[in-house]
Amino acid sequence: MNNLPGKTVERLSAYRRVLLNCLTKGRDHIFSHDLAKLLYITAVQVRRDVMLIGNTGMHKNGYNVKELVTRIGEVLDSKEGQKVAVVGFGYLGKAITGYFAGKRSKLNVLASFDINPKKIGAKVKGVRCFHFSHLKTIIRNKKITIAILTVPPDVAPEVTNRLVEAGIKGILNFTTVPLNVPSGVYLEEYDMITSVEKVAFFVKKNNKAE
Amino acid sequence: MNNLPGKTVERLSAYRRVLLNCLTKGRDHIFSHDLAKLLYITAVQVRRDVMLIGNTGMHKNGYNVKELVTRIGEVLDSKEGQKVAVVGFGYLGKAITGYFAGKRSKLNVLASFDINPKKIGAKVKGVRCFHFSHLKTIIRNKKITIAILTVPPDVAPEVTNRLVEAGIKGILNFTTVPLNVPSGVYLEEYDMITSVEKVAFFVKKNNKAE
DNA sequence: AAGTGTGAACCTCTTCACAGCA
DNA sequence: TGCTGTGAAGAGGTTCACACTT
Repeated sequence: MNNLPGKTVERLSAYRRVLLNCLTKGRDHIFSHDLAKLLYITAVQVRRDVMLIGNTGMHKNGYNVKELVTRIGEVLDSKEGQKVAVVGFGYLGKAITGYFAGKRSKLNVLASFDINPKKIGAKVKGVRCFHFSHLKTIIRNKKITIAILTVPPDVAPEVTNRLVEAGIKGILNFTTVPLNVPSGVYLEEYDMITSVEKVAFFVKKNNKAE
Repeated sequence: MNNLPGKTVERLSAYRRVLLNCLTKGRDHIFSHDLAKLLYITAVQVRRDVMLIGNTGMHKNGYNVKELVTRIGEVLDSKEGQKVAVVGFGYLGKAITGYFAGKRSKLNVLASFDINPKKIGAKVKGVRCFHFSHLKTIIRNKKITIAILTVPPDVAPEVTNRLVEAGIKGILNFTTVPLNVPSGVYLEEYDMITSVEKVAFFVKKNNKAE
């Protein structure tokens, strides 16, 4: 139950949110094709993913929603939860902080960091901004394992090194700079400019095919 | 030169930025393995991508940087450029607007939209925020083809329909809600919560393997 | 009859291994 | 010799087709 494909992990995260939404609506069972429809994917895909986490559906009613949510939680979450820091408190850092606050989940944003004196002490949804100089101490003291990087590109590599030194185990890089981390640290990169250029490319392509 | 793999398109976008950076440093040729190093990928990957766009390197000097940048531009960009709207002018919308402003590129953010009266008329880097009620007219008049969606989840599907009606040809969805669009409209989805949960999963996994 | 579970085929993307060129 | 270009193998991910269950 541990060696899941990355794409399955991504979908499990999405399934869970959709399923939680179903629960609040009082729905207690769901067919693979109905879950698929909510995500605009195929029913086989759903069944394959569910199979990989060892869950099993009932043949007349589909999957028990509560059971499936629990199982996804067992797979995705750590028992004790994990702590997250947002590094760089510009618009993007604030946006992400806002996304996570308030959701009772196993992931908690505990701190954000910036270098701009005007931002120190500021809060978004209860998450406070600290100065970079406290990065290492706070990350160690609060046992933060995950960092979300939204700093300006020129300082990204150096900040990354500091995060690794501080003991961070996973980095989500929103910077437009490719990063390199030692093995043992998980790195996930997302580049918005690339995404928009990708959309532009396929729009152009569709347009030509008209 | 048109039917490129999605992943290659993504990397081309990244290559271009790295190469432009090389140019400003006065570097006029680059080996595949040097470009690879800058992106933390393999040289074969670079050569394969370059091959797919029909460029060819010199055997003693590697690739001509200027030539390669031009070729990537021919592949990725439309001649006339494309116009972009940011829909939803919260922190995320502002962050993205800021990312694009100032870069002289073939992609121009021309407008942003929100429903909050306090935001109407506000600007980020010269991009003005308009009320949703003007969505269709402005998109049509300005010939905007790409929308970046950063609205709250509950209104995302409805806003999407309106964008499609207005003639948008590509949507980049930052909402946490899966969307569905008619064929002919290109949809790219990015879910931050999923990304963070994915990082958390692999951190947990690495930790267990210790 | 209408679902789930899954081997096998298929497609996409990456890497290997090496021919060919300056 | 040290690079590029590329067929072929491999890895990762999705879909087909169908056996199985109630």
